[in-house]
Amino acid sequence: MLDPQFVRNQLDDVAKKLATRGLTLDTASLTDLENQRKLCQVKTQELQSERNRLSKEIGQLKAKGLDTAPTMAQVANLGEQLQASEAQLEQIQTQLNHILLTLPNLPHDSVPVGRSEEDNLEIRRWGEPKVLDFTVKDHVDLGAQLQMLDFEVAAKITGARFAVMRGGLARLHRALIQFMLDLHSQEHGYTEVYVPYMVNADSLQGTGQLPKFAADLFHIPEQNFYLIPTAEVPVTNLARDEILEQLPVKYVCHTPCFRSEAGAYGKDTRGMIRQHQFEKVELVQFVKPQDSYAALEELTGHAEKVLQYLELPYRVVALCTGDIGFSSAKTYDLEVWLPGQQKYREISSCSNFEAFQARRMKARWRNPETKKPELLHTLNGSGLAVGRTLVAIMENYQQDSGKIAIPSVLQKYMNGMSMIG
RNA sequence: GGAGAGGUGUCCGAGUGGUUUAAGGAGCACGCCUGGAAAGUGUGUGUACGCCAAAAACGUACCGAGGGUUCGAAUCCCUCUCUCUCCGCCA
Repeated sequence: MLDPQFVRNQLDDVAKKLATRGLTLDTASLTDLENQRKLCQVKTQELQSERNRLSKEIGQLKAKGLDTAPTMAQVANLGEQLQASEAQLEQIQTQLNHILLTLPNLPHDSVPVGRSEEDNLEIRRWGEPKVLDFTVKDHVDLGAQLQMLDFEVAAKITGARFAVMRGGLARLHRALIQFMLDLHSQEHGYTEVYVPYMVNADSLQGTGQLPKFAADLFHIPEQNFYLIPTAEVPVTNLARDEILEQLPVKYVCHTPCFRSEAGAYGKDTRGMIRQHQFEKVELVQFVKPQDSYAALEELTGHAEKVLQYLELPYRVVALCTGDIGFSSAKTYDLEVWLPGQQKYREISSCSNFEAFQARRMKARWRNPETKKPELLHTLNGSGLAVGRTLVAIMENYQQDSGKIAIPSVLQKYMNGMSMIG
């Protein structure tokens, strides 16, 4: 959520910045609503103050054994007015609040201005796509040939956009999770956490998925729980309604992720790129506001390190104003080279949310200089999306025979095996 | 799932309708005392929002959450939630 005071006082600036995201803010009606709010709030508080004063008087009169009837009559008059005024104020505030909750974050000044992913800015590349001297297969054909990756049986058990893995491939998938968790916790200073895979609506509002993006989530109505679309939700909400004394705090967490992919019909229907259920290792940081942009570079580097150890070619892209996510002020995507598609595809997204999520969550830290609780900054990034990493390994490490070589850093997690198939 | 007990500020803890403006204690901050410290002692000590150019002052709200009763609710009623104890079930 944007700072309501900032929106109020710098409305034109806010509108201008939101416009770069392709969003038109109706400043006139917002100003109008804000003026109504101000009038109504002042009036309500005056009436409340008057009621409190008279009620106290009644108490004092009673204590002295005096007649309270005239004062009671006076306050009775107030009652109706006050009730109406309170109701009106609540209605206005609900409207204002809903608008604020559905406004996206303001992009940082360093974010390239643009309309769509076409305008994203490539920052750097690492590694060279390998030239293979045989006909390259994609992961679907490779998996089918190995009899280790099966979409048909998953469709039977559940439906479209699910996968079943067997044998060496299932194990490689698990090895990737182990490797990533070990790397980030042992070399990058993250604390490993285990969290619930179902969350309540407050948590989703805290990180920004609700109220606007309910359609993207799997919902369990009986308990009003939601399956998490990313570990970002439970892990970031660890700081909700808390005052942290020590910053930074860095967490790494492996979870499955569940996404309805509403609106993605017909997109990436082949293979494991876009599934309803996938595994991800997520990095989350809580930092002091002044440190958050340095932390974004650092966190992105941590995610890159995974690809470097796995020797997978990739590039880093700065998302433009039109392509960054709702809650983000700045995002870098890591895109890995997929020989089967002859394309770089997103495998990680690293974002600085500044105080946007913290304000929604009331996540604060105690600033030793002011000794006051202040909003902290939150960041997260995939480190990495496990399913897509598996796809990248299959396609980049494939042999002419259809077997898959195992990257050397993963072999110790695979009982020393060097090849699948 | 059944029965019961609870949730009060940074922490402990009192408070069953009206000077509660949330007692008291601990902690913390700043004084005093001291050669210095401890002890002792005094003062202060939450959050959010509004008003304001801003600050101060002032006002409003906040005792797990949401409703209700009342002129007035931490206190009474209802619903929900979380924690603990016992029983049942269970990986």
